[in-house]
Amino acid sequence: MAGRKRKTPTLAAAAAAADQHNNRTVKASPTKLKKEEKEEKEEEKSSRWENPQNVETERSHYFTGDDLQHRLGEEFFQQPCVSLAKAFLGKVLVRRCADGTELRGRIVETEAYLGGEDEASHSAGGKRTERNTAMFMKPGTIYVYTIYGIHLCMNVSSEGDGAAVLLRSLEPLQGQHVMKQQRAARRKEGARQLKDKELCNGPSKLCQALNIPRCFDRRDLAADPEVWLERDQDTSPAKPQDVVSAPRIGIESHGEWAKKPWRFYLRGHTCVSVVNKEAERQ
DNA sequence: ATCGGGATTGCCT
DNA sequence: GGCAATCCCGATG
Repeated sequence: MAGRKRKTPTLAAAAAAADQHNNRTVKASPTKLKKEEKEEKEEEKSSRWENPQNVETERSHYFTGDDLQHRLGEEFFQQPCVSLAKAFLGKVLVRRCADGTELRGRIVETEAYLGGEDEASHSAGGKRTERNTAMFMKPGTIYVYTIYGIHLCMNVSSEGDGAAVLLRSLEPLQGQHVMKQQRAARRKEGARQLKDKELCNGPSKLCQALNIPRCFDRRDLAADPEVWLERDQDTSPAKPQDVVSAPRIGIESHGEWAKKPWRFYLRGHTCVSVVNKEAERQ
């Protein structure tokens, strides 16, 4: 990998300013863009293509210092499935919405699904289908599939043929207001307000909250402009002793493979979907 | 063309 | 803690 662009220290301030701007944008206009505004944006876009100066201006606005410094590149995803599942803990998933709003959540729970022998995996027996193709693509490829005909789950392919990591829970860090809206849209009218910790505490909940659509399937998490992964800026990486390993959830019908301790979560974190006391004693 | 199962969620008791 | 919702996908004929 030839050197990635490094940001200069002065960009940190710009990044903070951009974040501020985004937060205000969220509060002022959380709803979708009106047709007029959309057209305006399109116009902006075309002039940008024709005018190189605008490209630079746009760059400093769109690609904030944060992105350049913290976005995790393809090297990060090049590790075995179980290892990647643990490495994801503490990292921050970022979703850049169409209106520029950025939603952030810290990953606190994952599951590893190996290819080949793992009977609980969609890629069991090395079987490739239209649905699971992303599991066989290069590490860092997003695999989104529909479950129970209703919900979506987001995975990221790892090293190893057909292997991928399921993202199960996030701690909401930024854009909670938007997350709340997007989650509430699918619930009964008049249902109580969700607490922050309930916004992303499940694999399909996080897809709803961050608006991860089915069409993100097969995209590259290391390069996509609308979704990426960052190092956490505020806290140190999870120490191994803070990680609980437990059997994966919802795969009881798969015998021995259901017992493999390939679910990983941050011990004591309130955003974990299901706590396994038995596993925590060990 | 049809059939059975599913890496979940939310409401209800 | 039980269970309905809801329908896509993959396997089979």
